Amino acid sequence: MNELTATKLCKCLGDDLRLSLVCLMDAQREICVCDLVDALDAPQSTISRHLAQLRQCELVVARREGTWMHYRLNPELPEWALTVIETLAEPARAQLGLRAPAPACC
Amino acid sequence: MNELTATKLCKCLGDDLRLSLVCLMDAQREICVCDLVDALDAPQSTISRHLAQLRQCELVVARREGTWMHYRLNPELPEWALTVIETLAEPARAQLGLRAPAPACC
DNA sequence: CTAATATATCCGTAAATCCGAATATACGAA
DNA sequence: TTCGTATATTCGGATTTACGGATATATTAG
Repeated sequence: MNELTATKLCKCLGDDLRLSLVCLMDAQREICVCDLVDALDAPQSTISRHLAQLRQCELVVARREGTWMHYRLNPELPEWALTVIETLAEPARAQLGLRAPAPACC
Repeated sequence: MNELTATKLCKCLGDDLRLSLVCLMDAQREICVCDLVDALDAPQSTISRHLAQLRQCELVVARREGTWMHYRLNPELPEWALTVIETLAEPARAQLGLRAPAPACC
C-alpha cells in the first residue's frame, strides 16, 4: 500500500539535506544520528524530521543500539532505486561539498 | 552559473506531471505540446507551466516548427542525469499508467 | 488587415513544505 | 527512583509550490 514510487523517491532526494543524508549513508554502511548532525551542521530536530521522512518512504531503516540510532539505506530497496541513488551520489557529493566520511562518534 | 545539480534534477522529477512529461520525451525522440496535453489530460496552462520549469533547469529543449513546439530531452544532459532518467522511466511508466507513445498529432 | 490555432505567461488562491525552538520519549547509569 | 544523553515529535509561522482561468503572444491562412 505504501510502496516506493519513482515520484516519491525523487521527492525525497530533491532536498539538499535529505540528499546529503542519503549520500552519507551510501558512503558508509551505517551511520548514527549524532554523526549526521555534526556532519551536516543543522539543528538536531531538522535532521531527525528528515530522517523520519526517509524512513516513512522506506528509503532508509534504523537500528537501535542503546541510546543511539544507526541508520542505513534500506537493504530491500528495489534495484532501480539503488541505481538512482548510486548514480546521484558522486555529483551530489560535489554539489553539496560533503566532507569525506566522518570518523564514527560511537 | 545555472547548472543542473542532483537536487534540481530530483525536484524536477519529483512531481507526477513533470515525471510523466520527461518519460514521454524519453520514450519518443520528440513530442509536441498538443500530444503532451492530451496524453496527460491536464489543462494546457498547467502543462505549459511545467514545461517551462523543465526548460529552465535545462532538462529539456524546445524547437519551434510553425505554430507547434516540439520538446525533447536536452541532448547535452550530463551522463548521470540521463542515467537517472532512464533508470526511472520504467517504474515511472508503471506508476503513472502512461499509455504507450501516442500517435503524433502533427 | 482579421481570424484561427498553438503555446506561454500572469495572477490570485489553495495547498504543501520547511524551519527550529520547545517538548516528549527512550534508554542506560547510578 | 532520578539524572543525563540521544533521538523523536509537536506546533505555529514563513516560504515555496501548484493550480487553472483569463489573458497575452506567436505564427499561419485568408
